[in-house]
Amino acid sequence: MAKPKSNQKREQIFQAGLKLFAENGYTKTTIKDIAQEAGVSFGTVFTYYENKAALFRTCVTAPLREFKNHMHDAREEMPSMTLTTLKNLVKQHISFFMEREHYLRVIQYVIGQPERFSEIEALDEFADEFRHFIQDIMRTGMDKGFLPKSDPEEVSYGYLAFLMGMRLSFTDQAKAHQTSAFKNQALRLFGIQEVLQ
Amino acid sequence: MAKPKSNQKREQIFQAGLKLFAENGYTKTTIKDIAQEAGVSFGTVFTYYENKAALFRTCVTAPLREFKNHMHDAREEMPSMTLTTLKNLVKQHISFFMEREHYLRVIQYVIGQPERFSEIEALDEFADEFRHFIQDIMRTGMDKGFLPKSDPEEVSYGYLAFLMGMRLSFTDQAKAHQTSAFKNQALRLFGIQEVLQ
Amino acid sequence: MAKPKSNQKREQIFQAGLKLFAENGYTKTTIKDIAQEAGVSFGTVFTYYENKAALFRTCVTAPLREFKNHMHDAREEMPSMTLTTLKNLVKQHISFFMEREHYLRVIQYVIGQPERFSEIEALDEFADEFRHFIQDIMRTGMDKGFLPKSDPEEVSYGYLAFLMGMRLSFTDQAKAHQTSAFKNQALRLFGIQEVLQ
Amino acid sequence: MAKPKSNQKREQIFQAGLKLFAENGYTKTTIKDIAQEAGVSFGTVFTYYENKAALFRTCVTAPLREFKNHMHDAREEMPSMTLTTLKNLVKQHISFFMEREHYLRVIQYVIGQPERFSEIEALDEFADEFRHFIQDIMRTGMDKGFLPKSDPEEVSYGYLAFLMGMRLSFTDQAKAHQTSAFKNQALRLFGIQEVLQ
DNA sequence: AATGAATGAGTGTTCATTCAT
DNA sequence: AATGAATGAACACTCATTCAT
Repeated sequence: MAKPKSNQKREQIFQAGLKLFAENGYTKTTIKDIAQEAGVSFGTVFTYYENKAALFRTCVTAPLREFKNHMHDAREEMPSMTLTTLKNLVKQHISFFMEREHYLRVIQYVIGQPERFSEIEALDEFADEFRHFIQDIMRTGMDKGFLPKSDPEEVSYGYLAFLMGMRLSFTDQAKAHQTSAFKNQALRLFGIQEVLQ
Repeated sequence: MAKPKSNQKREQIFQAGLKLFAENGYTKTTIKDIAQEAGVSFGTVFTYYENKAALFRTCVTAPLREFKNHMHDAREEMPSMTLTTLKNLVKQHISFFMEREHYLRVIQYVIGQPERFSEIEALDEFADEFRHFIQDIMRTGMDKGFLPKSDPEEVSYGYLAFLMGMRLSFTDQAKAHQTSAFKNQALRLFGIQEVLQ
Repeated sequence: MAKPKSNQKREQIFQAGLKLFAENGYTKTTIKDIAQEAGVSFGTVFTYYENKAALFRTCVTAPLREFKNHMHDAREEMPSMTLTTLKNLVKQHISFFMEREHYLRVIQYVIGQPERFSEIEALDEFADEFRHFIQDIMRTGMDKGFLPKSDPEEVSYGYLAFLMGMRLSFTDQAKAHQTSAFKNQALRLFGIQEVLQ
Repeated sequence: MAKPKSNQKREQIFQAGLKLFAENGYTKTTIKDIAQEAGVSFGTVFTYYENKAALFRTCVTAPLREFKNHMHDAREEMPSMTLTTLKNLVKQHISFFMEREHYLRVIQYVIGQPERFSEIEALDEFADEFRHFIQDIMRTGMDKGFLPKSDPEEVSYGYLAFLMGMRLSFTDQAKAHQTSAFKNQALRLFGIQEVLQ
């Protein structure tokens, strides 16, 4: 089954799935719920996605592309990286992880049940790529002298852990915009101490 | 719930529930699975827990007590805290979060679906208590001079985020014992730079 | 409930429910049994009725409408009532109560367990309406002189009791067609003595 | 299993069963409920009654003995029967049927589901005996001249129908004591017209 | 392409019964 | 005699999937 059909409905269903899988997990989310949220009829979901598992797979893997593009772009500009560039990068990461709430939840849902979902493989591969990306940044920063000596692997693990954990360290929406607080902490992981006034 | 019954079976069922809820989530885990894992018959699960939700609630909230005890003990010894004590504390935290894999997964599962599970309240309260605990440590350390000036609230959020995220930053068991790498990163969040040889 | 769906299946399920609830009571009757009796699949029952209780409610209350129509029609012709008309009416009532065996059983089942089934309210209301109907007939008959003086309320209670009890006063089908015997007795409740040859 | 055991507990369980079977039917009534109502422990019910069905059978059949004794006694005094004696008898019957609410409900429950409960046989036999009893009274009364000519079989059917139906002709407890109204109606079935003042 | 009625496997839960204490 | 923990068959109900329209 090719996918000429309406790309708009396809997207509506995707967004509905992302939201509901994030909020209720895989099993609790029903096709009926997704159809309703997407504003399409029950059977239409099956017109665009072969089955529930296929829709879930799409929700988990499709958004990765965007972040991969980000890494690709950032790599190209790495030779001219400065401390300021790094700070901006960290800020971008934090914003990305804080804003894509639905997507991040789905990711963590899958990582939390690795034996259950085969999608874990795509996420593993992505995490690996991201850590290597960070390690390259670390080496660049240490070479250029704007980062203190650290073990790049340690930092890459710690930084990813931190990004993944941010959204789990509080639950009330009120705190959701404290990006700057997290930014200072993230920079410390790179060995950068902000000066307190 | 001071039922006479067999506390051993109660515990078996609890452990089975903890494991399976962690691995498969709430809905995917069936009572039949839990009974099998616990080595009891189907109906026996209902002899010890009113229903599936009650067993889940127990799995989420009961283990909190142990960590609350830890915080209580650590508070009593806070007046005599040194940098070494703090390092040990951090090491304990990392070990705790890395070793209680099943429990941590369940926690993150609930935090990831806060609208769905009312157990989130107990976790919110606990997170609050933990952050205050860290903030008090920060103040003590800054007073005594073995911690650099930082915003205690920022650090407490960052540190909890880091602990919560550790287990989500990799998925292969092989990496699960890199406690020391994480320890260095955690100390950086407190403003402590280890000297690299 | 103006669902499009197939009204034929809806009716099949209704009839199956009426029969089985009558024969086995509410709890003993299973949805599986009803589906089988109706010649539909298990899940289809739930396509037409929200749940077992809703189907039961329909079985108890829907048939009342027909008898209410009967009373409405009879009221319109009450001004021209004669002894012969009354005799015909009584005969109709007896036939109705003797022929709708399934329905009458369900009614009596509910009346026998009034605390258990909320449907009792609709039946209460109906019984009230029926007794008032009989009382109006009594008054008409006494005014016109073809009924002897009696307490209309007493008669209405006695007559309803008699109608309800007919089907309970024997159990073998053989006796089920003795309509005429019951008719004579019913007329006596109105104060009419048939002359024995 | 003989039944030396405690007759008091046996009776408590019997009464509890009678009440709950009457109120909720057979399937809805649980052994646990009965034990609770009887004030004994769960397992004790099985000490006195082999199983649920055996207890139910006892509830249905045991009380018949009392009414059979009544008929036996009344038969002995039949030769000296007068209109006044008959009126008293009718009054007794009405009182009996109105007062033994739990028992009557259970009876009607069984009669309503004759294919389901084998106890129906004992009830059939009893109804037969009762109708013959009434027929003998009719003949005595007609012989002695205090009853008008009627078909004894018709009257016996009608009278039993009336007695069985009384409790089904209203549902509110308020009306439960209108014994006298029913008495007048019952006498009409025997062909006796009370004179209205 | 879009729909939703039909299906039945699979779920949580109840409860009569057994039996060791 | 009295108890209640253990068991698993049986139930109401949900929901992914199919398919005729």
